[in-house]
Amino acid sequence: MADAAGPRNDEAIPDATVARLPIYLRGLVELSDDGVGTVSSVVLASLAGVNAANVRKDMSYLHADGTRGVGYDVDHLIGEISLVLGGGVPSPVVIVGVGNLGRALSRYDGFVAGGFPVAGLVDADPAVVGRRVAGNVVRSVEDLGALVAETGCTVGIVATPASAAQAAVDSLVASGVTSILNFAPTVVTVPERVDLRQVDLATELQILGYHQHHRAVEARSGRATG
Amino acid sequence: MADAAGPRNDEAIPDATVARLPIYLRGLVELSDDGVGTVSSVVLASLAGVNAANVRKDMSYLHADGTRGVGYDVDHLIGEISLVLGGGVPSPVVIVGVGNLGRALSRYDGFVAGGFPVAGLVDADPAVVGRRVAGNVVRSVEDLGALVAETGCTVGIVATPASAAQAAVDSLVASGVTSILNFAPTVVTVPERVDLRQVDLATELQILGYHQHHRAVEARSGRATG
DNA sequence: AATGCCATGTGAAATGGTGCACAAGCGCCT
DNA sequence: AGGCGCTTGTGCACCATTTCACATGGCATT
Repeated sequence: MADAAGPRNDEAIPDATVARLPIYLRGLVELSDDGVGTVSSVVLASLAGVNAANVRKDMSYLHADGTRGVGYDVDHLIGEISLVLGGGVPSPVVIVGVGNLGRALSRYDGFVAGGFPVAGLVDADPAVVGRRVAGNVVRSVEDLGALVAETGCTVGIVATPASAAQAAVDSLVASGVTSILNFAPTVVTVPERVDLRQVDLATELQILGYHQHHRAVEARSGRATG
Repeated sequence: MADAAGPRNDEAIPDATVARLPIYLRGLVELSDDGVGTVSSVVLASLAGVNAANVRKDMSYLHADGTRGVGYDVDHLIGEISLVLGGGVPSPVVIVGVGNLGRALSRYDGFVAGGFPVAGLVDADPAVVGRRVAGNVVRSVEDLGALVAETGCTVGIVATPASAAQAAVDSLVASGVTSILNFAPTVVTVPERVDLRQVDLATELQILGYHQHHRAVEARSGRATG
């Protein structure tokens, strides 16, 4: 019953809204650092680069408690969004694959700031195992289960080559990790209970390439049509 | 009129479809390497992790020329998708910001393979300028305009700290770059004619964090409800 | 040449998300 | 105490996307 006094909106927050919450959070923290106490949906919208009505609708899924005529309390919103995005408790992550990308990710400040400290690194290459990277000793991928158990990691980052990605994912799943961020440029599959997100660097450029090419073709045909 | 004999579907390909084309392309290249000549929408769908009807609808925006009862010609599809995604011509890219992430990106094989060779690196830090990274000498951000003009880059990657991102974007735009991929964790604005995509590493983890937390809360309340 | 099998291509319904427009409500100022 | 201006919260319509279901049509086999 004491528990039931908590959030009522745990029911469901649309994916599109969840994807925007971290953006809001960044803007709000900045405002808070500047000593700003309240913010309107219009201002927050411009900070996040979205529509103001969209902000208000997003906030309606949280316990935003905005006051009409005034706006939202910045610190309160920070608290609510932080709570929704992981309960306010830091989640240590383990990175599989210590190549170029893995090393860069292990040193990426934003992870720590976002509540995701790097708790360990593993790699399949014996030449890399044992080396110190960004304050962590690289361990063998065979130790993954032990590492996850020791550190209580529930989030894994895959930064292996594409050919090793599915095996890395399988190892993470077997170790009990329930959220995986995959940077390898390949489609991987996970059990339904595991949450997977894909970040595909080359794909992003190719999408840009489409629009670029499309613009060029259109401009040319526009000229030719005259 | 001779021009009109070309693609008729230049009109518009939905964004959601464009975002899937690189995924299809990867799977198709793999099939081609394995000597597979034709592919059905069902197989391609499983390779890309999407619905088969979705594949067929996507293909209908291209000159897929699938044959009923057989499927699509793999090499033909590769050609069509490559054409749509940038005209088949490689687009050199320039990377702004040679920190951890910038270095990793400059060495990332996938860019070259995807038709986006790194043509140059720039940084604002004089201590970094002049150093050699991944076969490129880092140049000053002040040389950006010249570098873009020399190499004909039309795509820029921003890998600076958040505080320098907007300035980096502005410089790229001023240099004539028309497509920008921003890795800095901040919202940046560009003129309407410039295409911008945002890749936010920490945000991706935070989104995973929501689902993780949500699962935990649900499991707890599920138990409590009993 | 005819028939059966199989996969494409597509109309239409369902879904999810966005943005407008406006009613409701809070605080400040008089 | 009352009224005014400002901002939230939300019903509704629009748009994009996904998915189903099925008609269409080519290929192989007989």
